[in-house]
Parts: sequence; structure tokens; C-alpha cells
Amino acid sequence: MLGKKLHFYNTAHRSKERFEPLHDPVSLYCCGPTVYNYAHIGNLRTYVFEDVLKRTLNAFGYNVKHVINITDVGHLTSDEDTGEDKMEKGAKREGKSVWDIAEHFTRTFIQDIASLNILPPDRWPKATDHIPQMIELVKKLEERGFTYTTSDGIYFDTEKFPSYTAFAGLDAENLRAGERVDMGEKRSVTDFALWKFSPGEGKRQMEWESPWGRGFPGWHIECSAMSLAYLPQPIDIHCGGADHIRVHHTNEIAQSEAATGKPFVRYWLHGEFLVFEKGKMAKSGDHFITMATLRQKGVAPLAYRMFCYTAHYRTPLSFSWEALASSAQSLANLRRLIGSLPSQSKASPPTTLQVAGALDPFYTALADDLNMPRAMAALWDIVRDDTLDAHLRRVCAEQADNVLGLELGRPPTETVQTVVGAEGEAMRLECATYVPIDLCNRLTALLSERRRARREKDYATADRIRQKLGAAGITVKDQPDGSTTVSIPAGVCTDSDRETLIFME
RNA sequence: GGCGGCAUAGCCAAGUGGUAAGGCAGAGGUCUGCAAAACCUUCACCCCCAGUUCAAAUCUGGGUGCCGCCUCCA
Repeated sequence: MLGKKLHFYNTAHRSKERFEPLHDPVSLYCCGPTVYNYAHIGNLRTYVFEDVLKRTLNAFGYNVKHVINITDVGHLTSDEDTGEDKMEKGAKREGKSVWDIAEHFTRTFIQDIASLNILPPDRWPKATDHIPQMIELVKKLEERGFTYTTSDGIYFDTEKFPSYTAFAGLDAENLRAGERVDMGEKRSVTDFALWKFSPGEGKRQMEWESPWGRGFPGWHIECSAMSLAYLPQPIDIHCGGADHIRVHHTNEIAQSEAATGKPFVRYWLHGEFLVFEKGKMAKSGDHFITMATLRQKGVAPLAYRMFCYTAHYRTPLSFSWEALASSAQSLANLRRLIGSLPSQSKASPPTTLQVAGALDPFYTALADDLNMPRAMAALWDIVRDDTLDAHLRRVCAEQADNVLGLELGRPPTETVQTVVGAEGEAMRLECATYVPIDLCNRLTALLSERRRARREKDYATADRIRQKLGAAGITVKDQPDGSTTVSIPAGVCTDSDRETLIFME
């Protein structure tokens, strides 16, 4: 793949472009979460896309310096002083301080990311640790004449930045015509706050001193300050959700370029939404699906990652439990298939050239703006291509997994426990969760009985036992080699009522 | 109101001018005591209408439906 060139769709130019970074390592900035609530799986889709991007860059020989910010500063929900911001609101809801809220949701976010095999960034800068940098940036903008002051804050004057509308293809006139935003004292609808003055004593838990008095930063400024603090400008790649194009990224560009006089970012990549029948999943809505929801339903995190690969990142992906289940099945099938290929070579191990050759369609799909549906199709083709050496196919799958992050070398289910049957015959227990030892023993006893029944050709008894287990979600499969595999889905073993049900003989 | 996107088999979807990838589910078969797995085979003319073209899911125009952004939401 080293000879191949990457192409990405650049939102800035609305076209696919050949990727030629300016820096080594490639600078990659991804807009992170505002930590006032759990991330839902729609949010997480974007981080999966960004992880694939980073892994692809690595696979194509690039070093990457990756930054994801944590926005732990609240911003007003409205431009009026009456509005509560999301952080403060979350704090009130949980009966904790805003700092506790930020801490808690930052930690769970990082755990969620890790469960999806998303590689951690090189830096996780927090907005609250960079207030001085933000103040510096605002000061610079003030010196250069891009700001004005109102009774509630310092604003960026978009009239002074002529190319403001270029990025999102805005029509300033019509924006004005469709006015819905409360202008307050803003001179133009597109103007935005850089620094907000404190609404008054005791109103907010997060406030800082500044040259303009006590207050807190505007929303967009933290991304500019932190990206400029850790990455050389112009930044090679800046990512985020599609919803950020219009306001957040447009404003980031304006304030960053106005302050430095240099281009801010070269390639802008945006991930589309995960959608539901009723539209997108919103954090502010009262029902949303999180990684915890998935775990409760017995869906492995990587099954969700697999599901993300069914659609291109720039296409909205329709969520349904049925579709997610099909991806979980697909992942198990793929792992089983790969597991059946020899991990050792009979003759000489495949050369890197052979592997690269076989994986060519896979990398071609990646190079074409991260076309994961096509990349997955290519992988299935490779793994099932019996004109290729079996071991080579396995090596290809393992190498592809460096980008996919699906742990394709693992057994189809989560963990494997081996128990020894009553007559000393080995039985494999494939479990999605930990199985208590007494349950193990009872299962073993039951399975041994079934073995005996089968041996004595008492199939009625054997089938009855299997049906009984099957009714509780436990599947019993006789393998060609004579062993028996038992699959226990997550949740089953922890449900004591079910246990009774299963083992009531 | 402005801007943008989408509509492909039961489900998730790729494909943007040459006659429809892949996955899941389904059907038939081989195998199996049965079941599972595995393997083989099979399963769409692409929302509607009108155009352009030798040729369109793919381009143009119109229609219908759905969605997103413009509201600190990835």
C-alpha cells in the first residue's frame, strides 16, 4: 500500500483530494465531547470514523500526532443571561459540582472509547486547563481589531473577516432574512462570543479572571486555543461531526486565521450521523443509546464498531437493533472463518509483497476516502479466496485488523473457558461473560449426561437437554471432532431465576 | 425562510454513464442420529414521470417522501 495515495473528501472544497500532509508527524485534531452527559452511540460513530482515519494513516506509513479535546467548560444554552449552560444543568441534575460532573463523564467517555478499540490520542487537553491560552487568543484578536464589546461579552466581528461565509457556503443575506437567533447586542447574526462576562455573583461555578473582568470563554475559542497549542499550523487534518461545519468550524476558522494571519487547517473531514426512524439521536433528548445500553443488551462493543463499517462515514447510517444484530453475527462469522485458517505456515511464511498484493483491494478501498463497506467486502473476498494460500489469508486478515480494530484473531465470542467433563472429555465453554464456578459445574454435569445419552443412542434425552438449554439462550453444538461447544450469551448466567429455570430437571 | 443530503433486495448498505459489491436474514443442496458449523447453489433491473445518450441506478428537468444544518447536538 506504500505506493498508494490517500484521497479524502475535504469539506472546505467539497471535493475529494489527494492527501499530502505538511507535517511529520501528521497533525490531526478531532473535536471532542462536551462532558455533561454520557456519549451516545451516535457520538461514538464519529470517533470510530476518526480512529479508522488515524489507523489508515498509520497503515500508509504516516506518523500521526493526534489531539482530542475535552470540553469541560459549560456555555450558555442561550445568549441571554437567564440560560443555564449544559455543564451547570448536568451538575444540578446529578446534585454534584460541575467539576465532578466533568470528571465523571470524561472518565466514562475515555472508557467507552477504549471499549471500542479506539486508540487514545497523544493528548487529551481539557478546556479548563487552557483558559490562559484562550485569553491570549482573544487579546490578539482584540489587538488586531476583530472584536467589539457588548454588555455581556467580547464578540468576534464577522464583518471584518470577509471570507467568513466561504467554508460553509453561507449566504449572509438569507441568513439575515431567516433570522431566528436572538441578536442581543450583536452587530451581525454570524458574530459570536469569544468571552462572556459573569452573569453575577454565585450564578456560575466556573468562572475566571480576565482582562475584561470575571467571566468564561465562548464555545469555539477552546478548540482554536488548544489545537494551536499542541499542533503546528496549518493543521493537516481537523475532524468532527457534520453538525459542526456550519457554526463551530466556521467560527474556529475565522478566529484562528484572524488571530494568526495564517491558514488554519488544510483538510477538513466530517462524519455523518447515526440516524433513527425519527431522525438523529440527540444528547439533549431523554432517550439515547449508550455503550452501557449495548452491554446490558449483550451486544459486544466491537459488534457496534463492525456495524459502523456497513456504511461510508459520509453517509447517514440507519440504526436498528436488527441491523446491529446482523453486524454482531457477521463479526462472529468472520472471526470463526479466520480462526479456521492455519496460524502457521506449512512452508515458508508469506512475504510482505505477497501480503500487500493480496490486500491490494482492501487498501485501495481505504485510500479512496475510507470506503469501509468496500474494504470489508474486499476482506471477505480475500479470506474466502481459496486460490490463495490459507495461511496467507490469515496473515492478511491480521494485517487488515490493524486498521479495522475488530480483534479478528479472537474466538467468535468474548471469552473461552475450558471445563473437563465427568469422563475426562474436554468441553469448550464459550462465554460472553464470566461464569460462576457452581454454574459451570451444573452445566458440566448436564452436558456429561447428554454425552452419555448420545453415546447410548438415547437421542430423545440428548435433544431434551439441548432444548432445555436452548430455551434459556444457551446453545449446544456438537463439533465434527467430537467435542461439544456451549455458547452462553451475556446476561444469562447472572440471572438467577433463569438458572433455576434451566436446571430444573 | 435559507442551505445541504438522502431514496438500491426482508434488514444494513457499496456502486455516480456500459447493463447491480459485501454483510445479515431466507431458499435449495452436501454433510450430520438430529441440530449447529462449514461448503456449494440461489435471491434486486435500483421512489415516480419526462428528457439527454448507441448505452443511466449513475446526467438533466419535474414530482413525491424522508432527513440534517442554520438553536453550544458527533
